[in-house]
Amino acid sequence: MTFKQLEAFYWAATCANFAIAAQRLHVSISSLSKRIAELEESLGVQLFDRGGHRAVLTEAGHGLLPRALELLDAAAAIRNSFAPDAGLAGRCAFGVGELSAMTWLPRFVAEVRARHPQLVLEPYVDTGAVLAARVDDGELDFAVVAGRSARQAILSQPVTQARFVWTAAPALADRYPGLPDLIRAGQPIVALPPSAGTTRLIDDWLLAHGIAKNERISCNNWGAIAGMLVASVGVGILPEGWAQKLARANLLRILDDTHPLATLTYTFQWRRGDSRPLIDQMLALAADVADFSADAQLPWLI
Amino acid sequence: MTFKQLEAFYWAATCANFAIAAQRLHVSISSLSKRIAELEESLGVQLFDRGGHRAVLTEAGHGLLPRALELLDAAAAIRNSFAPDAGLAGRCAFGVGELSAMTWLPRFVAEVRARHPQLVLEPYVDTGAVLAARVDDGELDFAVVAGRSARQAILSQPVTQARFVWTAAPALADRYPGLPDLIRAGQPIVALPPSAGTTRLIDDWLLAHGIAKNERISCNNWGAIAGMLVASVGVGILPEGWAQKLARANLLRILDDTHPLATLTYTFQWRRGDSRPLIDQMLALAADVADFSADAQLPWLI
DNA sequence: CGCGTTTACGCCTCACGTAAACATC
DNA sequence: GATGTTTACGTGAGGCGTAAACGCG
Repeated sequence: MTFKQLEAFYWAATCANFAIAAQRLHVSISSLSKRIAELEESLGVQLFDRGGHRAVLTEAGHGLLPRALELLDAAAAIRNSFAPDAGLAGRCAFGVGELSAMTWLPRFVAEVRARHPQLVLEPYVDTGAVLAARVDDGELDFAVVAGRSARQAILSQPVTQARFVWTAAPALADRYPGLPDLIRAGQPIVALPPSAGTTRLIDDWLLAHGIAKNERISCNNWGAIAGMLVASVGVGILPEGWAQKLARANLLRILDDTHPLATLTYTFQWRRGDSRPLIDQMLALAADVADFSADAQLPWLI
Repeated sequence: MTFKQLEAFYWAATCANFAIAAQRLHVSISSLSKRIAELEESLGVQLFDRGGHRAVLTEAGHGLLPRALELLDAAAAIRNSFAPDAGLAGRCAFGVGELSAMTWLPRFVAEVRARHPQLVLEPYVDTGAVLAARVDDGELDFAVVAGRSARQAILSQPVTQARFVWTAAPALADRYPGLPDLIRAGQPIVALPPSAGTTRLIDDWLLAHGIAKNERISCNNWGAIAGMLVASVGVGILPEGWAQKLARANLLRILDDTHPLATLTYTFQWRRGDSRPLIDQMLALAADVADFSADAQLPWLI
């Protein structure tokens, strides 16, 4: 029984499949498989049931899992105790939404690199639901996502909030007295795909204002959305700070703030049971740095 | 950081020197040294101070020791949990006094072999003080010795008691009215060396009876002592059961039991901090089997 | 047939022991 | 010089990745 074997077992047991676990450990699937087979031989117990299409934990495997984690944590604690300020090391794959990517992500990466030079960061940008799935799979160590996760296996901790406002191009905004009218008149809503956290925000708002059906134009890129709004393709929501800049440039109007959108809470989400110090550190840093407020926003835009 | 490295560190730190630790781990001194060097490199800390003649733990080494033990114990616990009745495995070197070797040791070895077929036993016979030193050094896993150890680093737990009686050849015994007279008359005491537990017993008895100086004949072999007693070389103590057999054969007389010797307690002694399951198991078995009583004694003698 | 896992195999690293060197008492 | 530890070095086992095979949907 070696640490490598326990590590292989732990990640294989908690990731969606061996391939993802192997990727995390920077080894081939073959090596991972062999490490686990060797651990099973060493313990004289079948840890995975290979009967089906995919390897699934046996009862013995479930029993070993928490103890393996304990051991790995203890080993990590020893390592850290002798290199307390050397910082974290290894690979850290994480996910953020595009809005985060355009605002606080660069600061976050700079901050992490400064404190943990040995840590290789792999930011991955996608919508919240996709990121949550990847965290669940074990492909990502964590993600900062709008809203809390519905998944049982994922823990979330709020780190910041974002305020959004309805906007439209001046030409459209001038044509209708109020925002609901604008939408009821058939103006499409330009927004992120349904898997994004902001979509939920829009849905809630529509529900609260009794607007049932509406045309939508989904795009997975905020820059494109802003561009479409400026081009009078439809109405949509933008982060407050960004919208204000565009309004000042007279490219967009901020609509009807008598019916404000709810504030959207962004949470740091990670896998339940992942007690690596990496998670604590990243959570703390993300809480420090994550910020959608006006002065933190998009300094290079416009 | 590997388990092998931690194991090497643990035993090197707790044994008298690297050679003994290497012997325990069945590796060469060279390998042990390299494992420790690699662990030091991996942790980025000097664990041993090689300044002097011998390698001595640094402060960091002292800090690591309990945590390494914790980790190794946890690993062993995992192994045992999946092989609960497979029994212990590996090497077990232990010490007993000669009297134990002649009485309950064969039964003990047979019992251990039956329950733990994978365990290689290495009994070592010597006097109590020598055994205690070897346990302290780490050469022996445990010893069953007369009396408690004075060493701080050794824990002891009583497992059995032995009763001794003064004996002498009939020719000598008939010549003097009482035992003290026999000794005061200049008859030498034939006994084990000062490092044996029975010597303490004799000293206490002499002190209690106000006999200060006396001639002694030391021999590290009970068989030879018994032979010398039979040959009228002097007086001496023998285990009660053995003495009774010899008395029945009219080879010796049991002397003057109005001044009985104190009962001698035998203890299972092991290194403080050695929390291996091996120790628990052996202690329990030794407590079961260790027995100096008459009917358990020396069936092949006389 | 696609997906997920294991097996086969050649490569190469790395851990081992022997023996010599080194350092301290 | 005796004791205790490290270094040098040749050897062998074992862990690695590539690629093919396997087995279930």
